[in-house]
Amino acid sequence: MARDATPRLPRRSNPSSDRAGSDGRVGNLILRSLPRKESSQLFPLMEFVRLKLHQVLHEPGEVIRSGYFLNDGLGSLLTTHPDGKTVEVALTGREGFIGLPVIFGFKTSALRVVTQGEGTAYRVEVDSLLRILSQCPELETQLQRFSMVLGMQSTQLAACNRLHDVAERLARWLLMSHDRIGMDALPLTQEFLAQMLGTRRASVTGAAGSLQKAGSIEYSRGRVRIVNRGKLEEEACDCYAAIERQKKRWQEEAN
Amino acid sequence: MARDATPRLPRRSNPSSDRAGSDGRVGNLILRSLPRKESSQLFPLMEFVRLKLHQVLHEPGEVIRSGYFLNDGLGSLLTTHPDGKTVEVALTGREGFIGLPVIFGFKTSALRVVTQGEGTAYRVEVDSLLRILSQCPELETQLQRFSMVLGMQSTQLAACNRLHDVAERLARWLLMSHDRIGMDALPLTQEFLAQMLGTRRASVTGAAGSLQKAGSIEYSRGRVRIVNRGKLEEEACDCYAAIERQKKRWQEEAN
DNA sequence: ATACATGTGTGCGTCTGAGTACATACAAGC
DNA sequence: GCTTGTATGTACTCAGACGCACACATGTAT
Repeated sequence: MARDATPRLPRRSNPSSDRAGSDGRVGNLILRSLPRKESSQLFPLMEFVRLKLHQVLHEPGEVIRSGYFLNDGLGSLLTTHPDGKTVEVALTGREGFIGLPVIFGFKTSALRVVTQGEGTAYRVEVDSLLRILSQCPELETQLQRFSMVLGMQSTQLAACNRLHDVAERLARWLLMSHDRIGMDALPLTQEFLAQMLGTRRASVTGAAGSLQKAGSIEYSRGRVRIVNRGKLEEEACDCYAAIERQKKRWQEEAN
Repeated sequence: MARDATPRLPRRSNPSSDRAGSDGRVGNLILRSLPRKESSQLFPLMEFVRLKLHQVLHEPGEVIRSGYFLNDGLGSLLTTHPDGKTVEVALTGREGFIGLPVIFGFKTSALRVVTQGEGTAYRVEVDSLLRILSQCPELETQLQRFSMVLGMQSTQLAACNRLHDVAERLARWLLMSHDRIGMDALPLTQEFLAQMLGTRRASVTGAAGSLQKAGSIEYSRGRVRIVNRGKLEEEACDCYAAIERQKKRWQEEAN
């Protein structure tokens, strides 16, 4: 299969992208939508950070110290269980914010949040954010709406987990990731996917194998490459489309 | 088994409870928590309504015209699928509000909402609610926090649907209902439970049978009676406890 | 009393996926 | 080169649940 030559941490050598704080390069859609009046209050409080692969941002039951506006890369929200099992219940990229409970006055996270792929984010201390939030109505609105969208996503996934088999869910998951990560090659091991889908690694082998046989994806040793997105959409359950449909509808409805 | 004599719509003959708008009898916890300044604005806009069994309050994709503050009874939020399958993704009673998307500026519902058991609610037209919402900060806060709590619930159910078997989920569901409906006898058919749990009716027969054999419940022809709640808690998966735990924690954290 | 609708018990055959285990393939370091 | 750790392929048994179908029970209506 075609291998892409992306090394582990290649962009360390490109310092220019480290200084994205000066606006033009902001990837996060919430930040980009803010009026100058609000972003000029918010940006001085934030720090541009680089996120590593599988970095844990929040842990269930622990106090949330920082929120994150992702610019690129991807955050998975997982439930954790005593026996070590995990299930992904929501997924967000640059369209969202990580740390929603604090917006509503709660201090702890109910979920584990881990990054997938490398990425960058603007990190903000919760105290700082809350201090300016009441003076930033547009930011507040955006965050609240995003929380509703994310909630809708998780309800759809709740149903998906009940009704659909591993291959459908895997295809659905790849599509959701693909949308957010913006590249065809994703750094994914079967073990990681098993944790996302709440299933066995061996089941992922089977599902990924059949997707590859169908020509939707190619993969090898921790790299998945999407080669035929259209086909992948056919193989995914309708949950992917349902989420996108509702998101779009709400976007249009919100004045 | 012991039958309770509750007829279908018995309380029609008790007009006094129809006029619960004058405060003392308000069951909804959000309404009860409001300062007089806000409730005096809100109550004139609302209508006390009686909800029938399995009444559909919202339908996915349709515009939400009214919101509901339940006083008693129970609302199930379901995803619907083209083939008629449904899965419950969240459950609320008098602690909440039905119609959350409108709070965030969205107009349509993503989910079907159906009542379970009979109940009463304060119904409010969306337009009216939105008109006063900005002048009712406490109401706004309560609604937003509730939306977060409900979202957390649905994430836990997403995992539950993936990891736990029918009997555990049934026990969990009965506990959640029991908490909210406040009676030991619930009007539930196996067919209805199957739709809530997203499974076959026959699977419910099996699960309910084993719960009855264990002495946790008794049931017959559309009536389930919880006879040993402690035992039921043992048989449920940890998801029930996890939801309650997090809810309580957040309640304490919110100043 | 009879007929009917509704609710429940049960019995197939089939299949997905869980749990587990082990073998192979590849990559990086010595 | 060789070793080691990680990633993947595969095989096996078993339990749970699926789809389907039908019989029986119970309460209501005529």
